[in-house]
This record gives sequence, C-alpha cells and structure tokens, in this order.
Amino acid sequence: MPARTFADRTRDLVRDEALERAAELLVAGGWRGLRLQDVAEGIGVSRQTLYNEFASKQGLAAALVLRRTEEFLAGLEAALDGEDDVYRAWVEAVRTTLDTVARDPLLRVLLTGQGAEDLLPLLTSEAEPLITAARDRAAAFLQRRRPELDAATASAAAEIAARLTISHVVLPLHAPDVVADQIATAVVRFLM
Amino acid sequence: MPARTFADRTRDLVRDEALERAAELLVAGGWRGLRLQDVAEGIGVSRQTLYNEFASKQGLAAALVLRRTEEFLAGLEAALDGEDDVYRAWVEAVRTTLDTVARDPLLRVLLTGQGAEDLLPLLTSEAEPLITAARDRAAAFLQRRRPELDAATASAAAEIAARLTISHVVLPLHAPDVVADQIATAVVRFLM
DNA sequence: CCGTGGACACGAAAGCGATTCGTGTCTAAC
DNA sequence: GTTAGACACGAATCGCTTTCGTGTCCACGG
Repeated sequence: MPARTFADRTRDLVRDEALERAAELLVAGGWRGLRLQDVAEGIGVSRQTLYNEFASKQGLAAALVLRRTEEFLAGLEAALDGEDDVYRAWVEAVRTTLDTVARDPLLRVLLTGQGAEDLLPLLTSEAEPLITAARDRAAAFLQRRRPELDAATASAAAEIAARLTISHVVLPLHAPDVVADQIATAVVRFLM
Repeated sequence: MPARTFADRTRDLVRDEALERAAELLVAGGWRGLRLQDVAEGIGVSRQTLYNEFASKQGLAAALVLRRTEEFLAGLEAALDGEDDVYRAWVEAVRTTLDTVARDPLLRVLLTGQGAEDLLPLLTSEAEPLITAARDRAAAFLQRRRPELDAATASAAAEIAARLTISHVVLPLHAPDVVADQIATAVVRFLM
C-alpha cells in the first residue's frame, strides 16, 4: 500500500500538468520550439521545479513518451476487449487506432516515425518498441479469446494487423471503415 | 515498324548511360549533390547534350524514376509468373522484392518515401503511384491465376501483400524467408 | 546538321563573424 | 521545497559576401 503524502500528490499534479502542457507545445512548435520556460509558465511553476522533476529536457520527453504509449496501449486493449466476436473486436481496435492517430501528431510520430525531423529525437529508440508492444498485447488478446492458438500464429496475426494499420496511417487510400474491415478480415482468415 | 536511324540509336545510348550514371551519383551524394556537369563528364558528352535530351534536372529525374519503376514491376511480374502455385509464386515475389530493395537505395525511396530529405523531390508524386501500380499488377496476376475471383477481392489481397512487404522493408524484424512465408500465407488465406 | 565549349544571368547555397537564445547548474532568499 | 536571479557554454540566428549550379544563348567545328 503506497503511503501517498501530500507532497506526493502535488508532485503527481505537477507531472500531469507539465506533460499535458508539454505535449501541446510540442505538437504546436516541434521539439526545437519547445522551451522549458514556456512549460513552466504555462502551469505556474518555476523552471527549476521542472528540472527537479524531470532532470532534463530529454527526461521530460521520455516521461511524455512513456505516458502516451501506455494510454494508447490501454485504449487498444479496451477496444479489443469491448466486443465478443474477434472480427468485430478487431474492427473496433483498428478504427479507434486510426481515429486516435489522426488527431494526435505525437502518437503518429511514435507509431510511424514519419515526419520526425523536428519531433522527438528519441523516436529511434521508441518507435519500434511501441509497434512490437502493440503486437504483443494484441497477440495476448488473441490467445485469451482462442486458447487453442499457438503463440507463433497469434503473434504473426497480430503483427500483420499492426503493420497493416500503420501502413494505412502512413498512406491512406481508403475510408477507415473499409480499412478496418479488410484488416479484421485478414486476421480472422489468417487464423484459419 | 520503327525506323530506327543511327541518330536514334546513339540517342538511346546516351539516355541509357546518362540514367545509369545519374543513378550512381544520386544514391552516392543525394539529389542536391547530383550535378549535371558530373553526369556529362562521366559518360563523355557535353552538359548541353543532357539538356537537349532531358530538358532539365527534373526531367532527368523523371526519366530515371520511370525506368526504375518499369524495371521493378517487370521483375515483380516475372517472379509471380515463374511459379505454378500461387503461394510459392508469392513467396518468390516478396523475397525478390525484399532482396532488390535491400541493395538499391533509390528503389527504397520510390517504394517507401523514407529518408527522402535529399533523394528525389518527386517522391510526393511518385511514391504512392508506384505502390498502387504494384498492387494492380499483383491483382491482375491473381485474376489470371484464379479467374473466379472478383476484382475487389483480388485487389484487396494484393494491397495487403504490397503494404506488408513495404512495412517489412521499413522496419525489418524477421528474416526474409519468414516474412515471405507470412505474407504469402496471409494472401492465400485471405482468398478463402 | 547536331554536338561542343564558352559565356552569361539569376537564384540558391555556403562561408563567416557577431549576436541572440536556451539549456543546465548554482546560490541566496522566502 | 520552491523561487527568482545569475551564470557559462554551446547551438541557433542574422546579415553579409562569395561561391556554385542551373538554365539559356551563341559561335565554332567535325
């Protein structure tokens, strides 16, 4: 049981607001345009406090990436678990992913690594892990629903879905509904 | 019957050598580092001759893209038609594509649009068409082999294969053989 | 005749100091 | 424990000059 003192709670509050504000400024002006001064002023603390909390600008970025990653994976898992049928579950997961990425440039960079000249310098070490993380969570979902599947098949199907989804983010040619149906169909048929 | 005069043949020879030399210099030094002067000296003609033949630096790039595209598509089609079984044909097509792209940076740019800051400024108008062209040729192959397929299904299967292949070019996680098997499997199962 | 080499204007890029800006650290004060 | 202020240091920016490459023209020569 965590002994959360008052100091702990204010600390978390600062982290929350700082990351939120940093995300806004980051997508607005890029990595280079992000100044710690602005983040501090934006939430009403001193610049020094941010250094106490995140150690450096890179540290803040790392915390930001960590948070967005977890949010995305949680949303993905919720979409998958929200439906009984595997096909419909996957349709929902793809659709929400497309939707989320469409309105969040930061997530797009984290997932695809596209147009990152100015956004997040740590994409090289974070873009690939996020994709494999998404694949692994989706594979786990598959094995939860279809316990008879072997791990390799589930992982392969999940990876196909992840790669196709990202591909359609990078190069959209069809409506999201059509894409979601195609990917979900490919997955269920791949599973025999 | 084309009346190919001597002038026509020397003209084609100049085009061939110029495009070949330009491709080398392009992948070596990028678009900005490519000087028409060097191309001309490299094949022993004057700079003016290149302008007579390609009109501009952009014109040379366009001709280069056109040629590489056709070479790639011809190789793809040859790989597909080289096998009787659809699964094995697709394994070969994916494998040769991965192989070709691995050793040709220019093709990689044309197919993926990755790392094109300096290579080919016309990727915006050429990268997407090449992908759809590959999809359409692969779909045509499918309908040749399985005449009972409707156009939409064949096109969808071909697009899935194209997108997956490109995805594995951009972010390779497995050995080419494994990838080729997975993609070919996905295609044949997608076709019921 | 068609290719060549030289000449040219024009805009883009490179080189180069002087200067501003932001990070990261420290300290005195509340 | 947070804050405002000061600081060094490296990176980015500015204004300027100079170089470079494109695209075009023309007189010459095999």
